[in-house]
Order: sequence, then structure tokens, then C-alpha cells
Amino acid sequence: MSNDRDGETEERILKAARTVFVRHGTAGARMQEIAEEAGVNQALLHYYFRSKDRLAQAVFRDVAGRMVPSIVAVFGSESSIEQKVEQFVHLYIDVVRQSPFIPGYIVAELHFNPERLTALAAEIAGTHPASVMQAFLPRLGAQIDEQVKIGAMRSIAPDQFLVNLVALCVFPFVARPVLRIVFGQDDAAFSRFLDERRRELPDFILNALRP
Amino acid sequence: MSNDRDGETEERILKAARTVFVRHGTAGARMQEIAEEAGVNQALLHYYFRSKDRLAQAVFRDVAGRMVPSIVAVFGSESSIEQKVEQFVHLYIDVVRQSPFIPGYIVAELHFNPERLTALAAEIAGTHPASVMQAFLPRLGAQIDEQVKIGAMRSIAPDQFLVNLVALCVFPFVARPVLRIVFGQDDAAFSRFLDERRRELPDFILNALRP
DNA sequence: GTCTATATTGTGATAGAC
DNA sequence: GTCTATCACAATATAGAC
Repeated sequence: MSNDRDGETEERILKAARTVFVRHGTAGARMQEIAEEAGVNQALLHYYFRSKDRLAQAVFRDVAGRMVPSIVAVFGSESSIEQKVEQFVHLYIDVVRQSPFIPGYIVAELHFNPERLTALAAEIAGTHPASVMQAFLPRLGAQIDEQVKIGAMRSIAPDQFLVNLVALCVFPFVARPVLRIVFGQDDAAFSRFLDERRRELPDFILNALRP
Repeated sequence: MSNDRDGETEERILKAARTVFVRHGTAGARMQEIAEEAGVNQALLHYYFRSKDRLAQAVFRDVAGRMVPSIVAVFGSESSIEQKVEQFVHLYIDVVRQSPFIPGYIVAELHFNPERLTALAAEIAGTHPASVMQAFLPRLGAQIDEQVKIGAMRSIAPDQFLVNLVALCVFPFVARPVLRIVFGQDDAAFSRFLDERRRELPDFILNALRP
């Protein structure tokens, strides 16, 4: 195996770790399996990442951070609420559909190792200007108030609104094993379910807010 | 320590296991910690449950199965859709609020050990009459169609409807670490958030389905 | 940087006394 | 049924050669 002049090996290890951690969770993952998946030996994992915990941190940072720029793009924009809802639903379903196990991994990691989120949040706060981070919730609130004032929308707290929006997008993926059993959905049926959802969810949400 | 004539010890072990598995997940849980939590030694865990895996299975069965009777009660009833939605939202939030880590545990277990759900499903199918299990989805569909025909509701597939309903109830609990950071919610704020949600969610959902 | 070999501790599980 | 003691192996981590 040749040298890692351009960080190619480190990247391959991280990718392998992503696969294994997402599949088995941080506690269930084995360094040995990651090494095999990356085509290197276990010692090299420690050479690059020092410990399993640091590697797990790097993976969470990588996986969870991946979602952030698009979210910021949607909610940091000047679009109308209607547009934001539709953009978010489409973006989320289109992206996550290609890695449908990510949400389950993230939720599990949030639950068992919530301290990793703190670390990630600090980093994101450093990357994006504070103005964007601080402002986007009140801004959304103001946008809602506007619509309420002209009678185009019923009032809703912006945090409730956001939780609703994200919940409706994320949940089908984390509940997939249940859908498989309760609705008898095989892969194709699940895919059709997502198509239908992508099409109808924006209207469902916007209609919920009509006066 | 006295003998376990009435299954008191076994019950105490199961309860301890519930606590530890819910907190750390199946892979992250340690038999030693469960033994301490139960006030017994590790050997006794094996005496009653033979292996960690069987204990994990028993815990999942216990925790996940706990929710089922109430769900069946709501959706197996003859109530109107409006009533079902309100009943489910109130029931779910009231119950889960007292054990707010359950949803995170269940989602994680579904993700990493989906085969446990299969076992549980078989058991539930055995307990409840097949008529109830098979019928409840078409029945909900028929109930929706009725409303659509009289112009009281817009059309929606029953599986989409159910996913929406459950998603909106479950998600705040699994996303709690995120709410804490993004919205700065401490325990009291989260509790108020749930109060507000319990009050407004039924209307949100029903309004979404108005024509 | 990458490997092999190994140290060290953790962890599920069992044997056997009481 | 419950305990103590211990086995057997899994798993993270490090030392040191190349």
C-alpha cells in the first residue's frame, strides 16, 4: 500500500468508519471491522484518530454536519414560507433517500451520546456567522406573524413549526422497520411511499396552517 | 437476600435492565451495571435470562409492547377520526412524558436490531385477534373515504396519515438534545413546549386535512 | 505511513459452594 | 435461588520493526 501523501488513506478510513458506525452504532461498532472495511489494519486507525472515541466523534461531526449547510441555505434565504417548506421537504427526502440509515444513526447517537452534539454545535457556531444562527428563529417568527396579520395563516410558534416540518420528513426513515411490518412495505413500496410523501407533504403542512 | 418465590427478583432484574438498556442501548449496556442496579450479582442475571441477548429481547418486548394496548384501544375503537387524533396525541404525550427516553431507545433498537421487532410482532399477532390487526388499516381508510365523500376532508392515504400522526408525537422526544441546543430549551421550557403541543397538535393535524 | 505482534483490560458466561 | 471465583475470549490500544 502506497503512502498517504494527499490524505487519501485518512479519508478512506473515515468513510469506512462512517459505514460501520452508521450500521452498528458507536457502542456496537468494532475497530477491527472498520479496519477491514478500509482495507488497512487496526493500528492505522489509531495512528490517524488516536482512539475509537475520537473516531466516533469525527464520524458524527461528518455525518451530522453534512446536513447543516443545506438547512442553513433553505432557512437563511429570503424565500416565502411556502417556498421554504417545499424546498426543505424536497431537499431532505431527496438527500436522505440515498443514505436512508443516517437518520437512525443520528437519533441513536443523540440519545446515547448527546455530548457529541454540543461539540458539533460549537464548531458550527464558529463556522457560520453568529448573525445567521441567532437571527433565523426570530426571522421565521416575523415571517409567520406577517402572514398571520394579513389573514393568510393561523398563528404558530416558530419552534413548533420547525419541529413539525422536520418531524414529518425524518420520521419515515427512522420508523422504516415498523413500516415494513405494519404496512408490509418492501423496498419498492417504501420508495413509492416516499414519492407520494414528497409530492403531498408540502401541501399537508401549508394547509395545516391555513386559517 | 431471600428467595424469589413470587418472581420478585426476576421482576427487579428486568426493571434494572430496562433502565440500563434504555440509557445506554443494547450494545452499550453492561451486565455488571444491570446487576448493580438490581442489587444482585451478575451470575443471577444469567440464571434468569441465560444471556445478554435474551435479556435485551425481554426488555425490548417489555418496553415496546407497553405502548401497543393503548394504540389498539384508540385505533380499534369506533370513534370518529377527529376523536382518534385527539385521543392519540393526548395519550401519547401524557404517557411518554413520564419516560421521555423510551422513544430514543426504541428508535435506536429498531435501527440496530430490527429483528427484535419481528419477534415482537409475531407475539402481538398471537395476542390480539387477527381481525383487529388486519382490519384496522382498511377501516381507517374507509373512515377517511367517508369524510372525503361528504366534503369534510381532503383525501390522504391511511399509511401517510398514520405516519404523520405518529411522527408529530414522537419526534420532539427523540430530538430533545437538538431542541435543547437550537432553541435553548431547559427542562421547564421543554415541558411548556409539550403542553403547548398537546393543546395545538390535534388542530394542526385536522386542519391539514380540511379541503 | 504502514505493518505485525503483543500488552492490557473489559466483558459475557459458567462452575460449584452454600 | 443466590453467591464467589474464575474462565475464555473479545476489544482497544501501544511498541517497535520496516
